[in-house]
Amino acid sequence: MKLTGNDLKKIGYAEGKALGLALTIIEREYAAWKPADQLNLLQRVKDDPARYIHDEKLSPLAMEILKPADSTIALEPAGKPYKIYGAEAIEEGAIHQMDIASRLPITVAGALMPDAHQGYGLPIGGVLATKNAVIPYGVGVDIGCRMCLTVYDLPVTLLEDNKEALKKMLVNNTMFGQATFKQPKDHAIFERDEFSDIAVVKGLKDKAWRQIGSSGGGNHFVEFGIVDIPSVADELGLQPGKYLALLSHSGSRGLGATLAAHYTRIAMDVCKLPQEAKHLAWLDLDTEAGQEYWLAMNLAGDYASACHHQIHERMAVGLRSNPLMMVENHHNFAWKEQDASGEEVIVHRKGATPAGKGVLGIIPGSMATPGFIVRGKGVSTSINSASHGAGRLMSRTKAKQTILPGHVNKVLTAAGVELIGSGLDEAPMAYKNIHEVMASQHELVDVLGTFMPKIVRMCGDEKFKEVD
DNA sequence: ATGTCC
Repeated sequence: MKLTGNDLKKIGYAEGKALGLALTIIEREYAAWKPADQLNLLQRVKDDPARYIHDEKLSPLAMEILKPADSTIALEPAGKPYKIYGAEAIEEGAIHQMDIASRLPITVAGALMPDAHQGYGLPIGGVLATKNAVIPYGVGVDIGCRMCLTVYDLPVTLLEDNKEALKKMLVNNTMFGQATFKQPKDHAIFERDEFSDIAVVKGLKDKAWRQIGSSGGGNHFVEFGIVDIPSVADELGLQPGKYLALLSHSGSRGLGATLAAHYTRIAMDVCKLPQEAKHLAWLDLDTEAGQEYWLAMNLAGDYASACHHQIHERMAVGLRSNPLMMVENHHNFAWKEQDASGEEVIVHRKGATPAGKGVLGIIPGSMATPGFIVRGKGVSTSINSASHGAGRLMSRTKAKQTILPGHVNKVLTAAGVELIGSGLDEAPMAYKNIHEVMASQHELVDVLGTFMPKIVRMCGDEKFKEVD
């Protein structure tokens, strides 16, 4: 009777290198022993491998058993092909990150938008369709970061004639960064079950309450401007002409940021990937954690929407005008959609605008350049997506080091833009040319109208200070 | 993006 692999499996050896090594050593060194004694020896090594690490015969086996299990999920050698829009203006790092994402075993398809730049895991401007799995960092840190545009039935001459009143309205009714309202407005979202059913969400309810209606930092803004509709746009319900409008860009604040960090940590624990892909760790949607993230992500998205609506409501009170229409869209989110063959896929848009056929969206420019009201064309090679803005031309660090405040102020004056506050890293020259970005994606969206910023508020309560 | 290190 000779010892077999099955005998070893019965005493707890899993299929793998240790099992093979055990059989080899037994055959070579312990052939004279009775099978029962051989098995007994292997059992002892299995139970207490540390005792055998200096054993001249059993050391290799003991070392192998002691080695941490290598459960790393391998990337596919070749990625799924994906289309890059505006490749000539996209940094190398973003394309490298998309290459890695295209090689995940869960990846079905991908696309890179013309405003893409490097992020954590999936690049900003990256779109990734996966099979039954969600990547928290494929959604992004600011879950549900979105745009909201309200067009008012008011003349654009107010922007000049009532400029000071409009500025004051922005200052009094918007809060950025750490600042929050003394009296937050209640909202139906706080009745959602997720706030009681999911422990991590429950712990964030107070913070969400304090921050509702506020805007974030970085590239978030609330601004008055002019919507220009060149020809009749039935889906907007607007006649051609110019309208006073309010555009906001913000996300899910501390709620979304904390949820993103929480579920990314869980994903990285349960989904070990090679170093270069580790931030792309995913949650299987059939697992409890995956389903919980999905609920929490949707809550954060609805909370971001609620924040925008409160911003616009507060402004409407001051304007004493009812909105003619609103357009809004998430651009950091994941959706269950159908691919070209009708299969359900999870589409991650991390800094990308949904652009399914007929879907309306807003693609902002910079504080001194127009944004665009768009209607998706439903192009499958872009996974029904478009860019979410102009995209950064330089990093925040480089912008702060190289851009001169005096130069920014001249550009703003030339564009007729009044700035209440912002950081230098949000200066127009830190961004790519929005017109070139739009040209790179003309096959993805139709432009229905433009929005030119006129009175802008971002995080930071002072204009750019000029120093000698 | 962010209670910017529970």
